[in-house]
Amino acid sequence: MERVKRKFDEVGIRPTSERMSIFRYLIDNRNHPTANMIYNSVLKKIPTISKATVYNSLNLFTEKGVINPVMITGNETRYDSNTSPHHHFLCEKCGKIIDIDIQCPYFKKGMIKGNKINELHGYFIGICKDCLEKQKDTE
Amino acid sequence: MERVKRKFDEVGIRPTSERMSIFRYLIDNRNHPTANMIYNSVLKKIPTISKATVYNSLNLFTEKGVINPVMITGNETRYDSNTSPHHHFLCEKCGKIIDIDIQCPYFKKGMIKGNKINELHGYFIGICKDCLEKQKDTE
DNA sequence: TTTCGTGCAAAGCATTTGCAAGTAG
DNA sequence: CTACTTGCAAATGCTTTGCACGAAA
Repeated sequence: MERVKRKFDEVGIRPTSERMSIFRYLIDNRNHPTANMIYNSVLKKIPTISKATVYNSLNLFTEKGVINPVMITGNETRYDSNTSPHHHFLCEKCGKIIDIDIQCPYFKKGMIKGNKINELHGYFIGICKDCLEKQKDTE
Repeated sequence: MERVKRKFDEVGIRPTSERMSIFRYLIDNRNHPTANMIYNSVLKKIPTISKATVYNSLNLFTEKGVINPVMITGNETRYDSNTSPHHHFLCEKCGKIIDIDIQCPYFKKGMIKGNKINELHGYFIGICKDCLEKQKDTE
């Protein structure tokens, strides 16, 4: 918690209990949760919290750069407290999103074909290790 | 138009005038239009067309693999009639999406860390060539 | 005749916003 | 006292769905 407070201080986020709980959840659950998943979990600790606050906080965290939104599935935004550059793998069977810590040499910050690159995103879609195992078992 | 009909035949899409117009627009406008942009344009040729039909058609085209949805901006889905593997560049100034025809060596179909890859997506966000030029002019 | 495609309006769903009340500095 | 934060409900905006009618096989 102290670490969270210090991080909030660094970037200028006032540490309310709602924001602390939301951020804690993001740190403890690195499975790229949705706003709704976060809401449902924090609700257990703060029964009065509203969805608006969850969204406000997530947007604030994103602006301040302490989390990153991940938009892969198309309908729901997922949130990632891992801010170091990495890619993602979405399992089309179980919906899980896995961090892929490779750095593609083409994906370097800089220029590409005359365009200035500020961000780079990469993700794979397929079947994850676990689902492949299960599939193998039933064969 | 014959080419469109033939493509529709190949994959089993019944060539209604609505579908033909929508698909034509996608072929002629390779700037990754939104459903709304397509709707507004086709409306000029077919004043009775409804948005539902546009969405139905786009979903059908996607299922049949003749177009690809592009979800980068987060709010609106954009559609791409270029089905060959490529990446995208989103200009955060003008909102334009540009095709980037590079092939990242890591992004090969196959396996990654035990996970089976079916699809790969990569995109850059930054400032496009044109906006950089304009910026330079005003300096 | 049976299936498919369309248009319309309504519904759905994730997210944002306006507002009033409460809280922190 | 002033600015920020919250919760609630309503609004927004994209997309989907239900339904009835018409067209195609």
